[in-house]
Amino acid sequence: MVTLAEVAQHAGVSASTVSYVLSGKRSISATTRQRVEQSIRELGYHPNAGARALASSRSAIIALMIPLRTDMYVPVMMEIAIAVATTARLHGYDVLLLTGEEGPDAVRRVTGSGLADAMIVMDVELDDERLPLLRRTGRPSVLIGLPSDTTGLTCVDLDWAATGALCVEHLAALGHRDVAVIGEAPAVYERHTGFAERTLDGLRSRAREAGLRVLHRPCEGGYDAMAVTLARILDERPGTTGFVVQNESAVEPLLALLRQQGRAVPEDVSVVAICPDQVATQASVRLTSVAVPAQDMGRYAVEHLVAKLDGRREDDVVLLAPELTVRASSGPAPSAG
Amino acid sequence: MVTLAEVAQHAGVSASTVSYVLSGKRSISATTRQRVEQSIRELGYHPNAGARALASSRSAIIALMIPLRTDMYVPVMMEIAIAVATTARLHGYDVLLLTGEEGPDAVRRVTGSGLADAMIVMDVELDDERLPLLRRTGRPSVLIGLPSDTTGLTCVDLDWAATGALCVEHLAALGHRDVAVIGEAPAVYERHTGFAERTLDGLRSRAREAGLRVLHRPCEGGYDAMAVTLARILDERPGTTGFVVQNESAVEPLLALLRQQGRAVPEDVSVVAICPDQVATQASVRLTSVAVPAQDMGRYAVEHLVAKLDGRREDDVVLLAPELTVRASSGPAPSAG
DNA sequence: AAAACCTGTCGAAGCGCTTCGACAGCCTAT
DNA sequence: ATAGGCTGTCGAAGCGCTTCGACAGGTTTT
Repeated sequence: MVTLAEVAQHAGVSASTVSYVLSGKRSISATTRQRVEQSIRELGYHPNAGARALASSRSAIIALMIPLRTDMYVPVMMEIAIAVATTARLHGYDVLLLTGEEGPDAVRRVTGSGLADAMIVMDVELDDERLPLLRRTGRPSVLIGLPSDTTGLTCVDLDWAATGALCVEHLAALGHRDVAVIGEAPAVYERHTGFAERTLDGLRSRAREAGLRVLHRPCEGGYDAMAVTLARILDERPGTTGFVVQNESAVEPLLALLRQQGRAVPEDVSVVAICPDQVATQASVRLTSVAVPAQDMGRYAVEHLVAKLDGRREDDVVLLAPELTVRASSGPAPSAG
Repeated sequence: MVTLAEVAQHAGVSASTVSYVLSGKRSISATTRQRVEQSIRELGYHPNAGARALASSRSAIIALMIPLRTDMYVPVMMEIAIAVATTARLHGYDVLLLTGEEGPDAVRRVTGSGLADAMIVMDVELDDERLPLLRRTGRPSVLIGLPSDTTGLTCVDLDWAATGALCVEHLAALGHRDVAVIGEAPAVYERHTGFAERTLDGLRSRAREAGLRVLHRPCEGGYDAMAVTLARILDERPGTTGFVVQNESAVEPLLALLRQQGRAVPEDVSVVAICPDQVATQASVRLTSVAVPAQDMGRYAVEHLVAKLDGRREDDVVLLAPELTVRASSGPAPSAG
């Protein structure tokens, strides 16, 4: 391995000069800079990460905690992870992948050891056990998700309550009176994942205002689970004409089942999905949907973190406004003409 | 931050003794060990990662390069990534997430800087430009995927050729004579991704032996793309009764289209999918499928890497044997009774 | 013309850890 | 009893980098 000292010798300057060329923290004459850069190239020099971290006490690494579970929408997670990795590189950071499995210990380990300069946490529960640690770790962090108490924290998330409200509004405007919500898997609610509960709240309170009836049913993904869930819903509320689907893996099964029962979309029933645009446009019916802005969230999280590391920014909570795109799966309620 | 020296002082021993307690590289008396461990706990000590890496020239980090593109099966990628992260932690390693975007530069950067001790590379092309670098980097690496020339490399992959063959065999045994293959997106073939081409080869050569006719069509995911593809296939080979689907996001659309055309599965046509079991069991018809053993591959990659870092293992190429599970989507060809 | 200030470079200290050789004390073999 | 071996501990060197203070030489200010 080539070291700084070797580069310095090769270029006929001192080690500190090479360091300053690399970091740009002191002015260097153009000729010296060029000579050093030339040597770096010729020798194929790469600064040693460990030495850097030790000397500067910054590792240029951002830790990303992703959920281990696969009961939630995987492509969204992946999209966030990739956006985080890409954006981080743009700012000179690498990304360390942590699974939620280790829980609070991972936070302690990573911040305690100086392995990472900062941390992005996904799959946040309303009263997450990692929060107290994050508050006092001294290292910047961003949550993708919104816990109950956000004091001393930075959060980004889609405004799920507004998302739920938006879905209801759309259906209400089309004249639907009875709406069913196909939710995430029961486990997601049991562990009080923020987004699932907030969506429901937003949905219900707007429904109350608009005078709609809402029936919420959690649903595991897949055809069979959806079949059971749908049967129960139609049994309890035969007049249901509007569906809001939050669990992506229930979308296609639902469409198949409705078709099979001779209920036409959007003539007889309307379906609004909460999912990435890619899913909405690739489904067997082009879905009216509210998009989950996974990329935006990942990018924002990194940019906030980098700004905070540079002292350019403070804690805050950002909720992205949802946007509903009307496609072919929603239309006027049958009785409404 | 608490340092080794502070722990040593607190425990009344020298710094090196604390280090040896931590690493276990020299024998330490039980009483001393306990005293040191006590101090570590009381002070909440975490070894500094940078200092460790510098002194030992090992970072305890494994780099994982995942594809940036989303034209390939995302859940499989995610499953591998999670298996890698989980297994790595079991062995005391952390995982650095790299996107394929940076290409060979990422390999140079990460190995040159000593950021990672070893590397796992996914989405390998037959003649991947990262291979020469990996061969001479001096750091262990494992490819998940199989390039054309494996000399000096370690690879794990599903035996895709055998997978293709297995699908054909199954359909042949059921009496099907005309088989269509719904492949991955065209881009996947254009960049000569190993698995896609090998599957096709295996499929075709077994088909030749068994006297089947095979029609291969790449297919972007989604309903519309599938509709176009299916129409073309049935136009060209109206007698097609067997389908092999490699692109997971074409599975459900295909089933929907067949249903819509009044072709019953498995009475009129049989469908064999190459996909994770979860997808196969959650589809609207329980799919006969060959599973992609994502977890096994991730786990194996890490274990091989760790063994190689410990000098316990050499380069080799491991192909996992495919297993076909018969479910409800395949049956005797119609003409065969 | 002296004082004050830049600019560009260097030397040295030190970041927190691992690891090597040394050695004190004790045990075993002769 | 003495040489040789273990065991458990210590001190010091050094990993490759960043960063601080110093300073030489040139430029500007008064």
